[in-house]
Amino acid sequence: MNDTRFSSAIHMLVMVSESSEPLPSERIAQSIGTNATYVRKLAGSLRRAGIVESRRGASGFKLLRDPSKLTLLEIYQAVCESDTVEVFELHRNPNDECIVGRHIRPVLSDMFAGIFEATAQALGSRTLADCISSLGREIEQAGDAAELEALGSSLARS
Amino acid sequence: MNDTRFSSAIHMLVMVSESSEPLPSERIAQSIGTNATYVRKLAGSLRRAGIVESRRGASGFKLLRDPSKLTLLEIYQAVCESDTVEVFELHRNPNDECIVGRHIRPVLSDMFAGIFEATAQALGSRTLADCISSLGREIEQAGDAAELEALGSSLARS
DNA sequence: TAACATGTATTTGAAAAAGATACATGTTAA
DNA sequence: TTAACATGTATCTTTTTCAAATACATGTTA
Repeated sequence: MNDTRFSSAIHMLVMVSESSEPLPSERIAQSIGTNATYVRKLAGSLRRAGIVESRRGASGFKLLRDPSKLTLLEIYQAVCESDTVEVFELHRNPNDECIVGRHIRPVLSDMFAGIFEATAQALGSRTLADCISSLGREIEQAGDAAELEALGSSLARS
Repeated sequence: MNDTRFSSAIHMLVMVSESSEPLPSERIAQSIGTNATYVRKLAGSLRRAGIVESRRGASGFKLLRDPSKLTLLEIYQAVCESDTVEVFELHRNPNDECIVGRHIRPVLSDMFAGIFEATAQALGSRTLADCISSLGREIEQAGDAAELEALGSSLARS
């Protein structure tokens, strides 16, 4: 995977976590800068991973996890629908007729796995709560804190 | 970037490093499973980074660096033509009219930078020589060592 | 000087990501 | 009860990215 679903998912979860009222997918989509279907598909991945709850007909998404215990690794794995972190890919058709081509796959695969592990650890050591508090600092610094009330955000009270 | 150029570049550099004779781009392309133009473009990135040398008309590519001192980070940066490591992307159009959309960018950007730093360190702690020796073990284990002579490889002598 | 190799621009094709549309299913509130 | 609204999901289209293919200028080598 290399798209912006991970980034969008964090954005979505920050909103869902901080809003006191249920946010419809259309509202979330506007903030992310995409369409509601995209958000609902993203929500589907997060729901299957047990991160959010939602139901047909009922508006909004509910965060099922404590933001301070929800790591970016879990969010990443959820949107990738995969337990592994793969941040770059092997080339597809190494040629078996060449001795290098025939044996390079496991070499790169192992090498990359070690690198991905480092990335995964970094993802695992950061939480949604970290993003939320960082956002709070950004907002405060910009002098936009007053506007938070409109979102009904707990950020405004911290 | 999220393509297979990095993976292909390592494959290419292993071949260039281990062959005793100059390998034309066509030969390298066959092993990687791609076309010669792709290899020459890759070579262009590596040349601009000072990793390989090549000249119009003259066949083959010369490795300018000691494989044991050439890190995967340098190779990665060379093929990306960038000094930074960016393994996932920010979504493009967060909406400034929403307070979250307006301030999420630096939040994610900083958060991701920290994660990329971990990836970069992992890349920096591995070298082309590591790939070569790992390949040697793979080949030995498969009982293909005899075939190495055909490549004129120093692997056969280690 | 013929054969061959790289450097590079440009075009074409294929695959992946995102956007758009449609609608079934379900909730909520008047 | 029912109209308005929301999500879940399938499908189609558009856009973007990556790779393949083509073409040819530049240069080497035998």
